[in-house]
Amino acid sequence: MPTTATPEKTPADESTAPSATGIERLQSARVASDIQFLIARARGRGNSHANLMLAELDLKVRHFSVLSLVCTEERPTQRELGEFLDLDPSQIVALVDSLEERGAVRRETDPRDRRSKIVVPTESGHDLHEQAAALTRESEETVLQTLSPRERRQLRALLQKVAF
Amino acid sequence: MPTTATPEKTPADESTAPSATGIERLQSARVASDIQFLIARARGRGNSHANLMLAELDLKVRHFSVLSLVCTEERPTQRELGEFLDLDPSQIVALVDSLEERGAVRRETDPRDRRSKIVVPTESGHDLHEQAAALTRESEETVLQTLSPRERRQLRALLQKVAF
DNA sequence: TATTGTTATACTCTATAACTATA
DNA sequence: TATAGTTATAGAGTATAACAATA
Repeated sequence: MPTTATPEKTPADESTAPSATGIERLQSARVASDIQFLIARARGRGNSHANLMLAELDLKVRHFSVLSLVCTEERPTQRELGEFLDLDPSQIVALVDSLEERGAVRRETDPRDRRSKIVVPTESGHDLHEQAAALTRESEETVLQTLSPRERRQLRALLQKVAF
Repeated sequence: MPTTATPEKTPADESTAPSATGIERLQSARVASDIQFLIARARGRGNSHANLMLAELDLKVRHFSVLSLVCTEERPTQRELGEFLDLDPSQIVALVDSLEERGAVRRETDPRDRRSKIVVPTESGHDLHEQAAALTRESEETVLQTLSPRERRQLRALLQKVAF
């Protein structure tokens, strides 16, 4: 998907050619300054880039998210994973299934409430998480390369206020 | 991490109760400070909220985006729409089809390149866009209510750097 | 030959409801 | 009765390839 590599384009005659890249011209649209739109576009680009990076580990971002939550000391239940990730229970089942099949996590019945399943990482799950975390860090670095470290901290702080 | 409106919570007995809402506990996960993750979560929430608002007009955000680009003076072709929205040509076809069926836009063959179709709004298309724009503004207001006006401007500026 | 739009198709993601086992 | 997880299924979103008309 060579969306990038826009080679220098001869400006041509402005009066006859309405061209430009097209991208620049359309910045005047109302939607182009719509924060929701910008968020959607940023997530699309970031998500596909991260998925591309994680493909090396046969993971997708959504699996990584689950793995990352599981690799804390918090011992989350499936319900809690779903709540945090804004995914419904059936989606969590599928994600945990695939992580369990490859031996990265296992389900433990919560002794305090035998309906709940706590998802815990295996040793290789921890390893996998470390590798994946390195890749997503790298991906974030690429996607946010137009931002200074200070701007990234700002962005993170602002998004945290919006996301939760 | 004092994220947002986290109401004072009685810490309870740490040794027996691992509970809390679940959301707060899991903030310690690596993924919770991952900008990509925060963007994804913000877009999920915002997108569904905006879709809910736009349902009143029988529109979705993706249709609104197209309509908004078309309602500029730039007379974009389908290809340009796809480029700007990061959607592939076949998706644009479907979106323009549905907008055309309801009489909001029509296709004009570009006289300079008869392969291209310029998508232009009808009068009722302009009306629809105005109504939809008001709703998305309202939606943005709701979703970003935890941010001050200054923070919103910051967020917009940062996202514009990332999104394009 | 290459590109724009179109159609067809398949695959992923998302949403919903019904079922089970516990509470 | 209500809740956590599971299963099944359908719908929306996304990606790809082949084709017609035009360049």
